[in-house]
Amino acid sequence: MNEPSLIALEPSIGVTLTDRLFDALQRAIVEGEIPQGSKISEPELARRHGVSRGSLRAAIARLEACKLVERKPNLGARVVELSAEQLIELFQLREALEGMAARLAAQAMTAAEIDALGALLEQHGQQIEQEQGQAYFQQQGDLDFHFRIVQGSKNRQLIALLCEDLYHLLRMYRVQFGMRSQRSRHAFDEHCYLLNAIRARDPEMAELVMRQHVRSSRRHLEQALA
Amino acid sequence: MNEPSLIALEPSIGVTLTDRLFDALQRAIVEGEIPQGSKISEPELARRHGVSRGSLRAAIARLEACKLVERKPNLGARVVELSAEQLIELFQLREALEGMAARLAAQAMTAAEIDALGALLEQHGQQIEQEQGQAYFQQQGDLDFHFRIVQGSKNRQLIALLCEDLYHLLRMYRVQFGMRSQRSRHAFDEHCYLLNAIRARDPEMAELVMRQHVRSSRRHLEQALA
DNA sequence: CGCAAGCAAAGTGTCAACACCTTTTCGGTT
DNA sequence: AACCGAAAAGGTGTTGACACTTTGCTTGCG
Repeated sequence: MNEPSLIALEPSIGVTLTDRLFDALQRAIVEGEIPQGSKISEPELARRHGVSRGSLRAAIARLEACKLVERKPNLGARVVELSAEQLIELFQLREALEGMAARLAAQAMTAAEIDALGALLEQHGQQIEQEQGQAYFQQQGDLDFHFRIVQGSKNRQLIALLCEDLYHLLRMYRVQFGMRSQRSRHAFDEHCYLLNAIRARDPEMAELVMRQHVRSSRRHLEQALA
Repeated sequence: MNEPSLIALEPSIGVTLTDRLFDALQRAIVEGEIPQGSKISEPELARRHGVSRGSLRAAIARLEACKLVERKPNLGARVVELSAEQLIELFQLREALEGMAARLAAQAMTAAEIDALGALLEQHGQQIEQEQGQAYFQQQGDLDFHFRIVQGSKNRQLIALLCEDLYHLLRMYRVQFGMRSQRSRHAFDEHCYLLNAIRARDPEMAELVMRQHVRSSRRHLEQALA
């Protein structure tokens, strides 16, 4: 996205069949098209997607790595069950990880990245002002914002963890639990505080704000689920 | 381990061929038997282990999930490269995650678990006193200790993350970088501080001590690698 | 002599078939 | 009629073979 597209990119960005299968299944699971806890029949899925079982199994293995499905030997794979308890645990984890991301981002983000983040936030502000595109865009916007903070940390271990593994699991929870968050205005303000902390290059403040932000989401959830 | 063994355990704990392959390869990579950055030839490995390529590919997929190998489409899989930079990043991550684990463990560990942890530490103390079994046992002991803290957090997301994914990667770094830590005495003292904080049920103190502990390891590393 | 195009070898991605395990159903027994 | 055991059906684990991509080498041309 940032790099000029002329500079030698990875040789042969071959998109394999397993890749497409993985994307399709991931989307289907996140959207709830394949319901929670349901068993995944390899022959049936393979037939419905018109592929062999081998490719499908490879895709399922990746889903297992994202914790979207659980497989038991000789019993097959089931879509993960979403207990409210585990959702809370996931948010606890986010608090620690994204707090760390914010702290590092305050040190490592480039001026250009910070400006781009500011532009994104301004756009979000307008959308909220107009009270339109509420549900989907605001949620997607929230994810985008957090996504950029994580990228800004420049810690590859952390980026891989949050953006490749836990990201989809979080999206699944969001979609399936409804989460028509009435606190988007609140969240937007907190995002602005965080941007200010990053602009000021204040790591401690950035971590504090981010942790508080995630904790607010969690508390809001705990009430909604209780 | 804790549950009475009569209560219905999982039906059929079948150990599949892929499981054994995964374990063998994981060990080989962690021990450095298969060197860093080396390409993994599927036909050769399949032949050497006397299995089909299909099973091998499944095992490699799991290794990829642990971040022990990286695979690129049509180019094959390579054992991950261990840069000093990424090692530092991994320790930054550990600081956040294990700090969180310690905080939660101070709240959630049972009295029995805390006692067992104390017994383990006492044993470590004797080993250090006798200055015997230095290298291997002390490293293994350190991992065991951290392992139990993580388990004690009772946060399943965190446990899965640290004990199933990042654990082996950390072991790999330890083994391959030598890490004949001369600070075992230091580490032991810090473990004792942490145990005390947990005994006192003081979450904040526990997190502080753990973060400091991991940070010390990191600083020690940064000096050794500079 | 150097370089590009093309060819051969090796390797990965994909597929269909076989073997073993699990579950269900059917028949026999108490 | 209910329960136990065995056979059949469905599903997963594993295998070997085929198709396409990449790589290294050879060959022909500048």
